[in-house]
Amino acid sequence: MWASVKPALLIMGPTASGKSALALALAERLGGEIVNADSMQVYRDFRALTARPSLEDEARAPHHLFGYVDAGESYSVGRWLGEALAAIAAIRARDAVPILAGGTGLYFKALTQGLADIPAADPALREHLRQRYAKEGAPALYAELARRDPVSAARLEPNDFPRILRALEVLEATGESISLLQAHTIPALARDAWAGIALAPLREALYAAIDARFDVMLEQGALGEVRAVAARGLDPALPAMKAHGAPALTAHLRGELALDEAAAIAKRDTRRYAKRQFTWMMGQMGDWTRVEEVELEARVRAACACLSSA
RNA sequence: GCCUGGGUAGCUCAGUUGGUAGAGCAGCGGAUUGAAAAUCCGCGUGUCGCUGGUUCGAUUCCGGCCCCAGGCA
Repeated sequence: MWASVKPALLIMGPTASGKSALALALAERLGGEIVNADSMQVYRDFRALTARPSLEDEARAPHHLFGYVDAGESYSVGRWLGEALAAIAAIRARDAVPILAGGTGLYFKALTQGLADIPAADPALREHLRQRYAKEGAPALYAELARRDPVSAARLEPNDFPRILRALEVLEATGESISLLQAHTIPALARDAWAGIALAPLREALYAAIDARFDVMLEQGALGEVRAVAARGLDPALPAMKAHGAPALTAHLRGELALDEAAAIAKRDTRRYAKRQFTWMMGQMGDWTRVEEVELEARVRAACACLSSA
């Protein structure tokens, strides 16, 4: 009945939708191991702030790619893909079920659709372009891209700095158009090697859960985590510094915001993010199984059904 | 009880010398190929408190009622 390898189970859902709890329940029941697919839970420094699984949860089943990167590092989808594939291979070698859970749609897309084989960013070049952006603004860099790589520029907006930056740095590093290179991608996991479920709770309930969860994060020490990281004086442009709540809580620690004001901003940012995650699931995950049930047992059943029909 | 001010979008408010209304915030829709919890593009979502009257036409003017805030008793 199984193919030669067990299919991996992929669990996507908006933030605070209960992915971790479902992954844990399934890992215990199926003999699975959990692989993180969240761009912020990779960072060591923010356990409470990013709702990473607790030590107790981590003791209940093997967890991979959680909390192992320093906030001073710039993580990337490319690095994640390589490490996730290695983790999946190792889990399969142990005859266990890989369970990938997270909210980062791009990571799942890299896994199931592929990621262009392009060199990683050169830090010096990236820093140079970032400084030009600060000085000249995104449209100036866009104009340069339009001149040197009009095909790629046509697909971007003049204000979309991160993508313009990437297109320019790929042009510098390889001498080729990023859109040309991106045309040649193959899925990292074959279609029959995974089953995907997308958690889609009602939005109103999810927003309430997001608001309530941030208060819990504060109780669990999120402010202390932010204080410790702020004390290091890291570059605010680093990815980890963008964790929801980090900028507002940092402003609060500087005396610029009351705590409840900072919390309101953090909750708002998180709600907006959840909305974008819904959009991603709708637009990018057409062949995933949508699960609207909220109750854990119903989700477990849905996931098992999905896995066995893969 | 009387006086004054106010009831317009989810919130705070602007406005219409009578032709069914617009800002900020919130929100909604979309995109997404190495920073993706990033970034970008797009969209006013409305019984103008209720009810009569005047008028071709009332959210706007007039009357009555209801509610809120302050003041006087």
